[in-house]
Amino acid sequence: MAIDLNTIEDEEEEAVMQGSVCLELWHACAGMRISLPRLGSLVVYLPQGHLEHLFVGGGGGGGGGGDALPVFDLPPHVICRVVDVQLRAEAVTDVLYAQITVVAEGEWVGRQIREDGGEKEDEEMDYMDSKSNSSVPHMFCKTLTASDTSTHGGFSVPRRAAEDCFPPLDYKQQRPSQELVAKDLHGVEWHFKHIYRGQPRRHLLTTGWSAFINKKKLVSGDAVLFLRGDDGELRLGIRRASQIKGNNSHSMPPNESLNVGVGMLKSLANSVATKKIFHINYYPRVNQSEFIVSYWKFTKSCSYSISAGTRFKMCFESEDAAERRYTGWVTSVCDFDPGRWPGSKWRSIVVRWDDENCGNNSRHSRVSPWEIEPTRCLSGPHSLPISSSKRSRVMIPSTIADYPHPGETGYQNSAESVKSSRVLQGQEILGFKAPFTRGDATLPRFSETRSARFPEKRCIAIARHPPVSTDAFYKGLDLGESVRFHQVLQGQEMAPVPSTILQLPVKNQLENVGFKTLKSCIAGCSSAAPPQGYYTFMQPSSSSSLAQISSSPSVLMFQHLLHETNEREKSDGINFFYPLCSSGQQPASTYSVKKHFEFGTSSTQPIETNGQSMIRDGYSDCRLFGFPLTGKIPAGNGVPGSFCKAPSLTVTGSLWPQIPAKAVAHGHGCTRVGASLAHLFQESTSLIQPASL
Amino acid sequence: MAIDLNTIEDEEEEAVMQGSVCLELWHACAGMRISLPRLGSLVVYLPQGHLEHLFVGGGGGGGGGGDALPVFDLPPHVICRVVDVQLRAEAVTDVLYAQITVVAEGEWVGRQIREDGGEKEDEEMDYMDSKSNSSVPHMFCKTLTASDTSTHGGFSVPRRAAEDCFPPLDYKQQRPSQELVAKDLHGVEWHFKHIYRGQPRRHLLTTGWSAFINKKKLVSGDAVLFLRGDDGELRLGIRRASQIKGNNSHSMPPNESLNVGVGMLKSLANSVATKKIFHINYYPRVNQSEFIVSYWKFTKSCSYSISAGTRFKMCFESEDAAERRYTGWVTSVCDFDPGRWPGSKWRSIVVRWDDENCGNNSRHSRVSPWEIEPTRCLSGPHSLPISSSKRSRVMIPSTIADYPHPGETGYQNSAESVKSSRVLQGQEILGFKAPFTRGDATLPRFSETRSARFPEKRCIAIARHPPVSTDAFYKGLDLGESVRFHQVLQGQEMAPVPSTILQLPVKNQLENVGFKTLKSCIAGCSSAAPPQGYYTFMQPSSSSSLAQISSSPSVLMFQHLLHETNEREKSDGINFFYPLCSSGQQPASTYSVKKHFEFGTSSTQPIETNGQSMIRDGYSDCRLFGFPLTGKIPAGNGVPGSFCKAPSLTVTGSLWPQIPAKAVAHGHGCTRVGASLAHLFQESTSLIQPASL
DNA sequence: TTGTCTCCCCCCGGGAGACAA
DNA sequence: TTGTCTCCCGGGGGGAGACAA
Repeated sequence: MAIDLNTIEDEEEEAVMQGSVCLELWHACAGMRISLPRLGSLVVYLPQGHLEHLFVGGGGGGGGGGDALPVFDLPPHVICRVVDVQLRAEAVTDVLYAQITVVAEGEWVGRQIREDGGEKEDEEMDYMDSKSNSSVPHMFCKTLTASDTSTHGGFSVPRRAAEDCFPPLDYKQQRPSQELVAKDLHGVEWHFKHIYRGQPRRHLLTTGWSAFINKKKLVSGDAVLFLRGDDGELRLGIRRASQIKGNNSHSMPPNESLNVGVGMLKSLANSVATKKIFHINYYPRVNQSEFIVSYWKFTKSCSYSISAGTRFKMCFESEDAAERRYTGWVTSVCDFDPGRWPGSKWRSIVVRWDDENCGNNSRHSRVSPWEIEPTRCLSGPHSLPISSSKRSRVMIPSTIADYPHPGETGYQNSAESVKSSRVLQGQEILGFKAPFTRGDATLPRFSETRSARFPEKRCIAIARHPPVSTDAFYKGLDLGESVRFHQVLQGQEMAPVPSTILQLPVKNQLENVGFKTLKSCIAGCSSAAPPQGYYTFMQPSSSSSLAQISSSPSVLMFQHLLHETNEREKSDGINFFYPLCSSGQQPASTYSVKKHFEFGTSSTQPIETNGQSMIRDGYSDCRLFGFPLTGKIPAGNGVPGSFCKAPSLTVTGSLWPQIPAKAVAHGHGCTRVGASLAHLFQESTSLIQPASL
Repeated sequence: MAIDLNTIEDEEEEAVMQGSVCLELWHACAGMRISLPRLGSLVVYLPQGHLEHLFVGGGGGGGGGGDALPVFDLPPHVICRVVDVQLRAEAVTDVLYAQITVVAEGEWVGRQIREDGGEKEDEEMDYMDSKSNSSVPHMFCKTLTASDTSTHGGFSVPRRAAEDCFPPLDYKQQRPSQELVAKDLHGVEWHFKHIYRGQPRRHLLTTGWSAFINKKKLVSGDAVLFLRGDDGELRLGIRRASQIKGNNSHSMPPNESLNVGVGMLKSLANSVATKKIFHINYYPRVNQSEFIVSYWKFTKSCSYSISAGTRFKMCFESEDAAERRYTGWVTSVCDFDPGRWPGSKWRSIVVRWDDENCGNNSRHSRVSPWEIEPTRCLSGPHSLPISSSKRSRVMIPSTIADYPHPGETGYQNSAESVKSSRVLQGQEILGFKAPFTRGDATLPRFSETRSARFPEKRCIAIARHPPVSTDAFYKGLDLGESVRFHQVLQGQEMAPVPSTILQLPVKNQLENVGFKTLKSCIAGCSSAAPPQGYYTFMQPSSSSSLAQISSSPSVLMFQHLLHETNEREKSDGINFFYPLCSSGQQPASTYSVKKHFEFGTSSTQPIETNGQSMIRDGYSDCRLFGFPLTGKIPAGNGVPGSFCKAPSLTVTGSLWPQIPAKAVAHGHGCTRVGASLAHLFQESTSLIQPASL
């Protein structure tokens, strides 16, 4: 398996300084790798694989933008600009994907495409103004229980979720009920009877729920997400556990490789010649270990860290699904194919294995930097046993302690004037076995029908609207600057594996917030720690690790997409989505990724947290921007502006009904991310007490 | 829509003489067109479309087999050899497709690939010997009624079908029943309770049937096929009406274009360089009017018939699904793109339309020969109204009379020593409204839930096992030669539209036996008449044209594939499948395609028919090799070797239980093709009387 | 607060003959 | 001969509170 490597050097560095980001197409034997660009420009690299030989007579890098090149006679890389990224959902499976609209760079054509003609800065302002009054969406996500998917009875709605997202019921009635209508990602309406009954009373969806479960083929472990939009309309999304588990029956769309294959290249060539936009459909395969998503900065740092003599380890998945790890050292980093592709910046890493036997059919002397993990820098945590999925809760504080607490890094005390119109962040830490968790013998039967896999650790970041100027974007990443980073949706699920923390230049923080798949997570190759300001959520295990995966990437995609579903036509902005890759090649002891958010435009209230323990007595705990959301509220419970504090975060009120000011992360699969933010900082009518658990 | 045309000239003619057949890749705007090769060599043409620009710096034809060409730097055409064609079924949908194994030509690698090392002629003999004792399969196909797919009750098995295909019941019991186990194309076993009950008694499948219907998502109008294999095992196939109707939810496999796209080209290039085989998955889209399948001879005759000044007509499908026909004349036939593709043999047909309005967006001045129909040669039948689906039965004899009856052509009296190991042929003539047909008002309700479309006329031929040397293949098509054409499965469904009969050189007969889609059939552009030896089957209409489509292509594919399902491992031969395109470009008054069959190896009994009327008194009639299969048997009913005769056909007995010698074509959707052949020529125990209808 | 269980009871659908085409 | 209808009846599942985590 000869895999190549593109070391990105000065030219791309310059491009980045201009706001360009690269899109890599990586056709390796094991699968395709692609990194998604952020909004702005991108560079398309065409490495070995299906696409390599499309460069017939290729060679010189860089130039040749607008002249009448023979189609497909592309230079080794083409600077492109991403002018739109739309989140979409497949009709049959509801599988989410991003449609990326790209135009080959030559001159900045963003204005033509966007057609509104306004001055860029003004547009952003317009967007902000028009959106600043819109509220934080009210939403919740719940992992379906065995009862939820049972044929007997309906869906048990978490109380806070129902009160937040559903129209209020007339509780004076004996059995208050109403009909809910929720649209899914395709605009299909689903009707549910929402009833408040039972002893004790609880919110249930009965009539219609079974049909929904059956039509969507949902099973326990899957998740549903309800979102009340700005217009009061209810929207509905699903996420299948199979998408996460690596069962590709749902997650492997048929046309993926086609879209990123020759079709894209042809379009790219056409775009080079005609300056027309073209589309790339990107399916984030969160579950496939061979699929790695990253930013170019990661590639860069990766290649920087690998040179001749570097020792590394590499994990393989064998047929019996067991993981094997082999070690070796890099003998050289050389041109991939100077004869055939003289202009390429892709490099091959030639290695020698310590174990001669590992050099058999499955492994050769050339590897990908994505596959190997330099071991010089790796220390203790990596030698921990993999089978640490069931940990005592004492592990948790220590894990959490690895996260940078607000104030511990040098970046929190900057005076960012944050003006985020929306901040939605979620993080789950999974796999902890809480004391009250029942044993395996009492597992819900539906959970048992699915094979539990090792919990994944995933990170994802979603940003959208409006098109951010790249300068502003990078400025926003710098400290002490006014941020115009309008919307960030972030979620994280974390398995209790030792973390390899990133240490990267401040300027590149965002790019390094990463996503990595189960394989590398379990192997301890890397870890993505929650950046400051993340909404952290822990979920006690009910012993099946699978059942606890409830929110994070897809949830956030849902949220974003649900919100967008009916607004696509009127929206003139640009959506932006990318799963990120957390680097395992740059282990370090501190986590330095940092985010700035705008959250509305009116009043600003700094919020701080002292980073106190998030787990007490085995119950789940929630954090928003480092602030514990469940358990005792430190101060001013329910009193606006005083009950919590997090550094450098400004939040304004929403136009939505005021609901108690406590973000909720229910311990059994129900997550409310983002939507709770507005409540958190609102005056509370105190329907909700601090958790007595 | 500029479409190009490849005129195939001397070089290809030579190739054909050597046994080469071309595979065309035709990327037009409307869709992809591909002609499947017969076993032997093929030529890959790479016309305009997605693949066009892969020929960067292309040019010279022919050469360059083994040298280190840059991959994808292929010449305009590459001679390849088809070394295997396997029929397969998709796991989810049961959609049938053919996996074609191809190797770039250089030297004949068939032996290497087949690995058995035996001498070719010997292999054929071995195959014949091993298969000659195998019997004709017992099978039936039934279009599901509303009752069959109802939730109340099971599947009503036609009596003859049950007796033919299912193990006999103990009729002495009150309610004779047994459990049937049938394997589908994937080897999955389906269990059914087969019971003989009711007043009057009838065969039913009850328990298990509903599960089958639900799992396969079958609806009324779909068809099921049961086949009792040589080993007594029951096999089971389905064909969805949606596949025929053009509803591509089932019939459009996701990876089709991918397989015929760049992936194939890459494999092809690789094959050129390495002599390795590669696969093409071909999905015969019998339903899509834009998808045309043909042999190169068709292309050739087509291009031969089109020159500047040629008048033609062209049918369009408009948005309202109505067909519009426009006429025009060819102004020139020119090179497609001599600048960019100097070596190409593809040509463009430039036309001028009679109706200026028809030159709007949908039609341009360049057309495909596939789309147009020269009108100079077209006479009477084409001017008949299209809406002739409901004809009185008096039309039928006249239509049949157009077919060459045995003895009417000069080819039947040759002394072929036919040694076919299997002959399975089916033909349906649809759309006749028999006198007893009930009116629309009494249509089954489930039939009404599907929109009836105009009946299709389709022709299909399936040949398999063993690999026939191309020389022998063509010899077999010549008269007076000993035939080694071992197995032919053929079926035809014919709409009662006037036939345009082919007149082609004898040598090219088989290539011209064709398949054409609904569009061209209805338009009267072409017709495939049954060659001598076809099993002809007519089905009285029950007024809904859709409901009558029951067998033909898919049935025969089923039959073939069902038979193969469990024998794939032990089979060392080569399967061969192709839907054929009947030419409309070469109208003529006689039909000269002829087939020779072997049918067992032991005793030979010439069978003849006088081609008498196949329709009497409005009842359906069946023909096998021109011999009427239903109604009164002309002579020696049930007496072996004497009751019928057809020239040049040799049939041996089967090892299967002797069942009455009357092939049955039930009037309401149940068809027995091929399987009845054995019975037809067997001594009968006369459980079954000639139809009294 | 909510997951699971059990109970009730309706209705869907499997399975049968009746009847007619 | 077989497609459809109707009838019977049992099981599955929707919908409810009980109960406990």
